[in-house]
Amino acid sequence: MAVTTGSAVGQHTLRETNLATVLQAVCAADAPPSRADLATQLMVTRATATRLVDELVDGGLVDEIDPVEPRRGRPAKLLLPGAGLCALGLVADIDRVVARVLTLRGEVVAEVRQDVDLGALDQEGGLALVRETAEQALEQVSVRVVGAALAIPGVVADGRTLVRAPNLGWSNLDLVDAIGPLGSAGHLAEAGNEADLSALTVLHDAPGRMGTWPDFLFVSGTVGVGGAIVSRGRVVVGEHGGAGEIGHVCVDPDGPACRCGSRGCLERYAGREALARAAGVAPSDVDTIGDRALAGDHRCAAAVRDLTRALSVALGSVVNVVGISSVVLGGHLGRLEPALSHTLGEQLGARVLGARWAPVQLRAAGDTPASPADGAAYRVLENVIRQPSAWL
Amino acid sequence: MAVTTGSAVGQHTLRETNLATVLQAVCAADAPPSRADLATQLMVTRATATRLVDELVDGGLVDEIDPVEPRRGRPAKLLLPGAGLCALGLVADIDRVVARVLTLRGEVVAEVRQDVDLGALDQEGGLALVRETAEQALEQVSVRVVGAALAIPGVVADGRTLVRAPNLGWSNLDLVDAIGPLGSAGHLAEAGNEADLSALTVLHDAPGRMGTWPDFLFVSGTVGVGGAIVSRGRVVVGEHGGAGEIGHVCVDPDGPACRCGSRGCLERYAGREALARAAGVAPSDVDTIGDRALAGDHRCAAAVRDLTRALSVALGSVVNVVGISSVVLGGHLGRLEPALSHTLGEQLGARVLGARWAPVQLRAAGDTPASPADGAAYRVLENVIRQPSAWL
DNA sequence: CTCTTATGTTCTACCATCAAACATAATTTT
DNA sequence: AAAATTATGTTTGATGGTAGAACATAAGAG
Repeated sequence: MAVTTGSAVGQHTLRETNLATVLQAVCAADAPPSRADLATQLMVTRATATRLVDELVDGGLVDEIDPVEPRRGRPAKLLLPGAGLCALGLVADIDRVVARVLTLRGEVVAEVRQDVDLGALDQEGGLALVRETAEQALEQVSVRVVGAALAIPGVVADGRTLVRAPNLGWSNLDLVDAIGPLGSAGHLAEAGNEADLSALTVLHDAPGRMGTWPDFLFVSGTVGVGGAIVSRGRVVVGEHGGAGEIGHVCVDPDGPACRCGSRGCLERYAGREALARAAGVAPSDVDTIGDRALAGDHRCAAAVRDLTRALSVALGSVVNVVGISSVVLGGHLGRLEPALSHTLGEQLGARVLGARWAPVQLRAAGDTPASPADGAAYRVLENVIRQPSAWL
Repeated sequence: MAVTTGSAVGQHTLRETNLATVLQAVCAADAPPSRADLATQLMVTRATATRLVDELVDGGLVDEIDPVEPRRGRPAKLLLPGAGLCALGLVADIDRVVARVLTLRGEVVAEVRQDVDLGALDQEGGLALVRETAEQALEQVSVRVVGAALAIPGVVADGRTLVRAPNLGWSNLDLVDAIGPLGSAGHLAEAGNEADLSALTVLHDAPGRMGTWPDFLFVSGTVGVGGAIVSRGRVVVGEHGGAGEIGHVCVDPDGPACRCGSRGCLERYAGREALARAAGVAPSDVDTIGDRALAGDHRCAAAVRDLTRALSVALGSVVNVVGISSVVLGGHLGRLEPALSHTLGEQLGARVLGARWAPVQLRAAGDTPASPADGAAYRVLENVIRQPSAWL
């Protein structure tokens, strides 16, 4: 299929673009800007800035507040992302269902968490639980809800079709239809991979405000090993939504068989079960392996060594291929980062082609069980920020 | 560094965008369109289409031709990409320097090729040879040259800084400054990695006209193994221009040492020298390994087996990570594709996570020694197509 | 030769931004 | 306390690009 050329644009597209630019600037700003600040930053006249801002304020996408510290000249009315506008983020993972409602400012206005073994429920029961959790969260909200998104530990294509979620036992499911309408949030605006959406919370400090690092690999240790590639501030999803499966990079072609059909996948070394077995601890105690190794537990020390080696082989290849030299560890891998960091950094330095010019940066993500839900909410709010005209 | 928000746009940006859209449509069209065709396709009035087209015709970016087959109604004047506008593409590889000049229609209007051992020359001598080759090609050209680009077997950052080119022995070099102005083409508009630019010739059928596959991995067997990732019609370059180094994906962590400092890189199995040694043939005869294996040469058959396995391990990981399931083989790997295809496809099917849902597609690129030069020219012409207003 | 048909052109209307003068609300100075 | 200063925000008309509709043009069809 040849790529169809987009349409030409008229003046209303111009206004839509500029509305988006203004809202982006308000969301991305470190300090609340005035109309005049926006005018200089965006290189338009104050007249135009006013016009655009007023439209956003009328629509509730931007709030006006009175200035705090006095300055010379007429006091500027400061602008903040609208607090009367929020989005619902959902996670359905093997051990929990979480619903969180975030405003355009990134403030949490509602949260419901259910700790359940979702793998034990059948598909219909699981979906019902997600719906129920979402409705409970929405009942706590009195402001305008612009939409909902769902994070799933599986491959999601086109932002709605769940191709497979091995741990949940779900597959071939149109999530938007399956979940159905959720009260004031309506149908799901999007469904996506858990790690991909979690990565959004690492990428952004708040909705529409990018953090310090626009490029990184996110590797999250959960039951398996999830991952995401973030390049130039965008999550790479690949052709069918399956990008970022760092858990199934081959560490050793003769290694142990993986449920994916291949052998020696990273997940067989860094997944929770595999890691616990190697270290001789219960799966729920994987976070303690680092401390135990330091305390002299030889089996844990060996497990950390093997884990480090497996990570360096897998991450080294990925860094070489995608040319991104920041790695963010999440989940139990993030919590083990202090124990891994030094040796892993050294080994990556040896395996990465450009390490001499661009050393590999290792960081731990401060992610929580609710991160994928926050990421899902971010995704919905991003839609608003990208096209505010649709919400006025 | 926080990502700075872009400027707002005025009406002249509107016109620039629409000029680009029209030129893109003309270049991408299967058959030369009329002004009316463009108007309907781009959803503007015929008045606007005319206005935009006229501007492009005046600037020489679009040519008008008389219709060939008679139809009912006033005959339409057909539009083609301007033939009076061309770009210079250059390659400096270990065994050759090639200069090619392509028009906006993709027609070759000049070519100069020098077969030399560029590795034997020092850096200054090599650069001089590139300049000389370029000037010779430009002398054959009588139409307007919009710029030049250079393909190099190495890592190029920011489109101009050569970080390292191990095979050439060049490093830490601002290529734009080092090459200097090239007659009517001026300074290099861009320098880039050879495989990345070669991939553009696979991606496009002609400048501005996308081929059938917007997503693929390009793996090219040369002295080493180059690669490129093409996602949604764009070559992924990564943080520092080093993306796509598929040659240094780890196939076996205990494999032979690689010059990159790691062990068991794909290049140690699929590079020309390594492959020739494994098969017991001269490096210049690697293309014959497939036939020899079929003819009963056991050493060649074993080499093909090992190569297939190494490729499946490396490509399997990459496909899992970047979520792209089309693989295009180039260089000697492309020429060996008939011998590899069947078994490699099978093994990839086992290693790739989503193979059941999106089977891996294997293809051979019809690339030639001049492909990187064509790709370089494409890159320059792409700039014109993306912002025609700069060339009017 | 006239009718039909589709292309390309001309004209006015609309609207978003620009430019510049104006109004406003504070601090600073007299 | 009143005037000057300063920066913000608003109003006004000008510019310019596209939309819409009528018009002109160049062929084939009858």
